[in-house]
Amino acid sequence: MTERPAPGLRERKKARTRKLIQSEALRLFREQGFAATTMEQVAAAAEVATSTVFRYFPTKEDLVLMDHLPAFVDALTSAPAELGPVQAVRLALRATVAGQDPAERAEGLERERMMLTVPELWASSLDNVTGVVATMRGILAARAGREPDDPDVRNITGAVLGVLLAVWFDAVRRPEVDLATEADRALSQLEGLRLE
Amino acid sequence: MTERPAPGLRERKKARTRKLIQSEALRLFREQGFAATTMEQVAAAAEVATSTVFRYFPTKEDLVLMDHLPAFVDALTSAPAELGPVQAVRLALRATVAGQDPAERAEGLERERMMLTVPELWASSLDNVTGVVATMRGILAARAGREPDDPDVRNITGAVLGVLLAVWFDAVRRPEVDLATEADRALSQLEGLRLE
DNA sequence: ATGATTATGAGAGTAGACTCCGATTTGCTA
DNA sequence: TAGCAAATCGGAGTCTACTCTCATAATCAT
Repeated sequence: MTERPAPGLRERKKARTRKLIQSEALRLFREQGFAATTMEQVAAAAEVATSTVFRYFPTKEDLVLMDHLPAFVDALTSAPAELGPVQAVRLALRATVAGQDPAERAEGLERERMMLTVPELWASSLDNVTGVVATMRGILAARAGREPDDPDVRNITGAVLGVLLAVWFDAVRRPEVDLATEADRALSQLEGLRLE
Repeated sequence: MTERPAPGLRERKKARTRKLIQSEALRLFREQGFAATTMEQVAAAAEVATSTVFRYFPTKEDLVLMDHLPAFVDALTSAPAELGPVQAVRLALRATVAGQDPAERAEGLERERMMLTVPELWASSLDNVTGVVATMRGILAARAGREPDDPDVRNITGAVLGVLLAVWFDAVRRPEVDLATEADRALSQLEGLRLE
C-alpha cells in the first residue's frame, strides 16, 4: 500500500535477503516436499541464521503464502453496474490476468500449486479463502442491491468460486491448461445465473 | 464393511473406550479449541494413558475426522439414469439425509463445524475432499457417457460442490438453517446446467 | 569519524505431537 | 484355575517449529 520507494541501502539489502530466503525455500519445498524440509535447511540454503529466517517469516507457511487477490477485488468492484454477477467476475478476471507480469506468473503458479496441494498450506489459507468469499459476496450483493447474506448471493458466489477452484486445480496440475481462458470458458456456462 | 457383530467383552470394552476418548476430546475441543487442547488433556479427561489415546487415534486430527460420504456416493450412483446431473445430486442428497439417524446428526454437525472452521482439520480433510471430487466427477461423467476429466463435467461438479459448500458453511454456523432443504433449494438454481 | 540504530548470528530453551518399550493388568481359553 | 494373548500403563525419548537473549556487525545520521 504505502510502499515507500525510498531505497536506503539497508532496505534494498533486506528485500534481497527476503527474496533469497523465499526462493531457496520454494526450491527446497519443490524438491523434497514441504513437510520434509526443515527451517534449518532453509536457513542453511540461504546462508543465514535460523533466527533470521523466522524474523522474515514468522511461520513456515508464510514462506509460501501470498495475496494477489486485491487486484481482482478492485477489478470486480469497478466493473460496470449493468453487468450480471457472472459477467462481472469474468471481466474482472480478465482484467486481473492481463495486468500481471508474466515473469512472476510462473512463480505464482508454483506457489498456487503448493497451496492447493500441501495440506498445511491449504489450512493456513483457510482465512484467506473465507475472506475472499465474504468480500465477493459483499461486492456482488452491493451490485444487485441485496444483503451480503442473501441466500441467492451466497449460492451464486458458491457456484462461481466452485468452478473457479475446479479449473484452478486442473491448471495447477497440468501446465498445458491456460488458467485464464479456461476459467472464462467455464464461467460462461454459469451465465444463466442471475440476481436482482 | 465386514463389521463382525461378535461381541466379546474385550471388543465391547474397546469400542466403549474409543467412544469415551473421542467424546471427551470433542468436548475439550469445543470448550477450549482444537489447538489449545493437548493430547495429555484428552488422555486425562478420558482417564487413560496418553499412549492409549495414540493407539486409538494415530493423530490428533483423527479424533475429529469421519466419513459419511459413502452413503451419498451410493445414492448418487444408483440415481435414475434419465435425471440430469443436478437433479441426480439433489435426489441423492435427499436420500442420504433421510437415511440418517437424527441422534447422530447433532454430533455430525458439530464435527463438520470444526472441520470447516479449524485450519488443521481443514487441512487433513484435503485428501477426503479431492477424493470426493474425483468420485463425483467419475459418477457424473459415467451417467452422461463422458470422460471423467471432461471440462464440462469438471465445471458442473465444481459448481455443484461450490454451492453445497457455501450452504454447508452457513448451516454449520447458524443452527436455524436446515442443511437439507437449503441445499436442495440452492441446487435447484443450478438446474439450468446440463450435460450430454 | 563517531555514536545511535538496526540487522544478523549463534545458541540455549520451550512446547507438544508422536514413538518406543518394558512392566502390569485384563479378558480369553482349556 | 493356569496359562496365553491382548490391552494398558507409565515414562523416557525424538523431532521440529518457534521464542528469547545477547553479542557482533553493518548502516545511517551528523
